Amino acid sequence: MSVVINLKDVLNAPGGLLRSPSLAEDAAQTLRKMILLEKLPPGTALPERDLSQALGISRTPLREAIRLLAGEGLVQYTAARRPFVADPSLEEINDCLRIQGALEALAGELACTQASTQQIKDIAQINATIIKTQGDNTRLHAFQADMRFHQSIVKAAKNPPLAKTHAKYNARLWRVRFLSSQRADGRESTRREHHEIVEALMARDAPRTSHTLKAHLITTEKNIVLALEDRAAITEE
Amino acid sequence: MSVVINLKDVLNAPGGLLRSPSLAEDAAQTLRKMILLEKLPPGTALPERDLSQALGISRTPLREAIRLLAGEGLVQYTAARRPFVADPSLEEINDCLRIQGALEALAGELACTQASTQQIKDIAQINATIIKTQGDNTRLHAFQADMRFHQSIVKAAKNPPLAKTHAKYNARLWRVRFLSSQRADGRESTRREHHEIVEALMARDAPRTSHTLKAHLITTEKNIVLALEDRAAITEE
DNA sequence: ATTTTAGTTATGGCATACCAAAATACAAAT
DNA sequence: ATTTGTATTTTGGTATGCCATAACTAAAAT
Repeated sequence: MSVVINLKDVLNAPGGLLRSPSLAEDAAQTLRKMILLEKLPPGTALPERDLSQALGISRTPLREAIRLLAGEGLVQYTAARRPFVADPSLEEINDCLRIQGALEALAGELACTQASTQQIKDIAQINATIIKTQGDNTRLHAFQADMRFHQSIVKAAKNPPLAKTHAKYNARLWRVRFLSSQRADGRESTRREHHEIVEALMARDAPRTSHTLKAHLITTEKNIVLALEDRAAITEE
Repeated sequence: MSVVINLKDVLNAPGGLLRSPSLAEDAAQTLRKMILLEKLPPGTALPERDLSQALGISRTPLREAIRLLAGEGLVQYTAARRPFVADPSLEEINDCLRIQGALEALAGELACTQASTQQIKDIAQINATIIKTQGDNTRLHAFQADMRFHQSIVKAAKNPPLAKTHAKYNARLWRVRFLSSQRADGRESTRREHHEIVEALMARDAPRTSHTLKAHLITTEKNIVLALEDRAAITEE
């Protein structure tokens, strides 16, 4: 008896090319964007009926979408189980950044032994692109490149559960990280730290990679604090 | 205007004392146990209709329970979205243990600055109980005490998202950790490492606490490998 | 003016029915 | 005997309706 791999299984796999996502997954993605772009600001109630009607689906898949977002920490529930858009305190954001730092440090460490030469080249390449693009007026692209940079490191660690947990915290922190990326101040230190990370990776120096990544997340934390203070100042004007 | 805290909100809070869990949460807990005790062995299909009927509930909450377990990694889906009990490879287990190690190392580090004196005392107390109980024939209790030991450290870090993610990986690793705890061999090193962890915590020495916790998880990894080899040997007889 | 309370509405939890797609069983063909 | 084709069954995805309870409103009592 031979082990037969079904073609459909490959194409329909979670990341497969064809495969229509379920309505729940679609809705989750839609809501995720709306939350992150603050179309649904923190604290907004998310009643199932209204939302499902707004999205043109029934309550069942909408409920599921909400649960997905709750799993990511983007949605929370009141004591009476009413879902609302999470409104993380600065403290909670820092808590998450600490975790993300530890996860990326581990990823960097693992990548030093697990990554292929090609993967490290790719990481360096992504960073080079970031530097080249830094003058563009489309900050969104620069931000997305930054996300790809970190993701590619995690991917190179070849630890799928790690990649998944990291992705969850990314989703949770997307909004504040985007905010902080708008600040020009932090850009220079980001550039320098990215360079250090790539250097450490190419040297396959696990402790150094781990350390630089952790340090980088702390810098991110500082930038986020500054960005939120700016924002608070603007809001209360 | 005063900030009024509703009594019901307190009692019904996620960890509140009264509060009847939903059928979905109940079912998730039931299934979790069944999976971990291998009443539902790895690879078992989990058809919604059969399961919901077996548990005396309808498909809706059962579906939700399955999703919860999938979020923990205890359940996976085929390409055709059929859920089944996850059957983690040794590699995947190691991946998860690495993550758990990084999470606990971070927790220990944070606990050194965040934990109250009382909390550290409690941790030492739990460890003392483990040592006292080690002769008992009820291995399950010893195991649960070990879980409490690690959980109390994470709790002392005062980082709720960290506690949550840690708890998820605990659930995912429960089965193999229980298996490995049955092995008498590892018990001596466990005892010694626990002692070192407590010492480091009481000294509030963050690097040392972090290091000993990481080392402890590596020991756990070794024990699990041995336990799985034993088990494989028994199975093929 | 404030608090109580009775009635009404809104909301989430759950059960159920239907559908399309996948899996399965089985007959026919090679 | 193996493969192909077809009918049947099984299964997850979705829509919908009902119910208990929480939230809300407004009238009544203090």
